[in-house]
Amino acid sequence: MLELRSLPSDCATRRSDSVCATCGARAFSVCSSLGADDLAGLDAIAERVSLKSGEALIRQGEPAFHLFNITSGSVRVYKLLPDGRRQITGFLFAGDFVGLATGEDYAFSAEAIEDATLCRFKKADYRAVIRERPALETALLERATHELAAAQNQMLLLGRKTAQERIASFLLDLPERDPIRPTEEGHIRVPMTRAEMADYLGLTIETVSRGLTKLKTAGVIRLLSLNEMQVDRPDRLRAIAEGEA
Amino acid sequence: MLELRSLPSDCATRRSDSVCATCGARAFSVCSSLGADDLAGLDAIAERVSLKSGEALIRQGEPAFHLFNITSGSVRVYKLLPDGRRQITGFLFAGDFVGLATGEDYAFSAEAIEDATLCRFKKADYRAVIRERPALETALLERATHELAAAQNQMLLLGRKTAQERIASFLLDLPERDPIRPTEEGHIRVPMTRAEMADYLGLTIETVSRGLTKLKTAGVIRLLSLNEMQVDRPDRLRAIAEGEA
DNA sequence: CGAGCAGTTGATTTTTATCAAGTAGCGTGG
DNA sequence: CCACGCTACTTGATAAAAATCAACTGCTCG
Repeated sequence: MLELRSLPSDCATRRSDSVCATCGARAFSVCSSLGADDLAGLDAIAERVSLKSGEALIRQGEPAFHLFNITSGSVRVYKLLPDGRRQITGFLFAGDFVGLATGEDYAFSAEAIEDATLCRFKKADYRAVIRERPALETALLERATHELAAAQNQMLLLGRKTAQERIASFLLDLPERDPIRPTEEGHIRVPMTRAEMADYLGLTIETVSRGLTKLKTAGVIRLLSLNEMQVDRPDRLRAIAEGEA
Repeated sequence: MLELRSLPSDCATRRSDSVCATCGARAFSVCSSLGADDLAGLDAIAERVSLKSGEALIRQGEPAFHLFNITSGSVRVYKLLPDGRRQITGFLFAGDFVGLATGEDYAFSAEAIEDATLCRFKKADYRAVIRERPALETALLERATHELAAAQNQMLLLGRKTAQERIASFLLDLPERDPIRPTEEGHIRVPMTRAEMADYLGLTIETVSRGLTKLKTAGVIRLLSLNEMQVDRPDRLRAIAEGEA
């Protein structure tokens, strides 16, 4: 199943369900005039892939033959320095694309952080589909600019926010991105480890842990389990994220 | 003049000169099958704008009516936190586009850091041109993914590199981005202030200054003037940037 | 010639990383 | 079913890096 998750609110959400030719599940089209026919074009060339937690779909430095669409699970995208320092540049969820970047070789790695399923396309095939369905490219450009905006937010976070502000920002953004929404208001699913949070926020594990404890002590959040949190004071969390406290 | 600067080496560089209908200067098409006709389509709807150093072309929070193409000079793109902390997310030069991001309002600000000229398009006009010339969209998507890759590099820099590594990385990247190339090998034009470098690298002015002094003392660079540097040991600079020293 | 700004340099403080012990939860095997 | 050991996480003490505060330099422009 090819899935195109609807983007956040800033575009008029016009959803229309479509069925994936490869795996039969539903896919969503978004505001960007992308219909079932367009998605079907991609589905026709898609190969289905299953990954266990920890398995890689893209390895930095290898030739960039494929383009992926995540259909379930979560993926971490990261870059490494020669000495092993890691920066996770993003977490991806069902509906997200990976591997669009131009260039001969992948400039990053991507791995499942929990069991995941994907649709895989050969870039050459994808380009052929694009030629016949320009609406797809419009949708991809929209997604790319959206990601670019998210990247700018992350640069602000990494360059200018304190540890506490980074952690608060993360807890606010995470549920917005993750399409698996727990039923209760303020309930957050955290599919990544503290180490992954740290490598995403430019901090150490210890600092992340201390920051969460501090939020807990302040009564802003509760740690239900390692992978589940409850935000009791979203207002306070927002204030902390923006440096107003 | 509409200008489309050729992208770095990872795509086959197929340049073909074209003339801008608005201002008569040359524009370059790039690898992405974008020809003079396609550019002319955009040029037909372009308005020409001149900015003095420090003037804004985009203000965070204002309605996003326009799309810009820089034809000369340099521009800083930045985001602010409520208390005034600033993160410069990129420096743009002749040939770069600004304002592509979707959304009702601009999520960032952009200002000239030296006198600049731009082509300005109404987004609605731009979308009309796109419909007739899908090749343009392909080029823009290529650019967007390219910028996304650059953004990921910057996240690695901000999240995981030391001050010294950030400064070295900056000095290596800057001349690659700036289309105004000094004739001498290793000569760098630095059109931004130390404060701007600091806000781009997630550091303070003082740390940037100390870092440059350290590189100078180590014989890696020479400070010819405040806005000009000479790299004497590019190998050492590269090693420092990657954390191998 | 002097004011003002950008940059450099130095002393000190703050933040976060690092080093070092724990603790909790979970799966495995007895 | 429980003990064991592993891993992930938390907490505490100390160190390191960069920020902050402060003084000074040199340049540019009235």
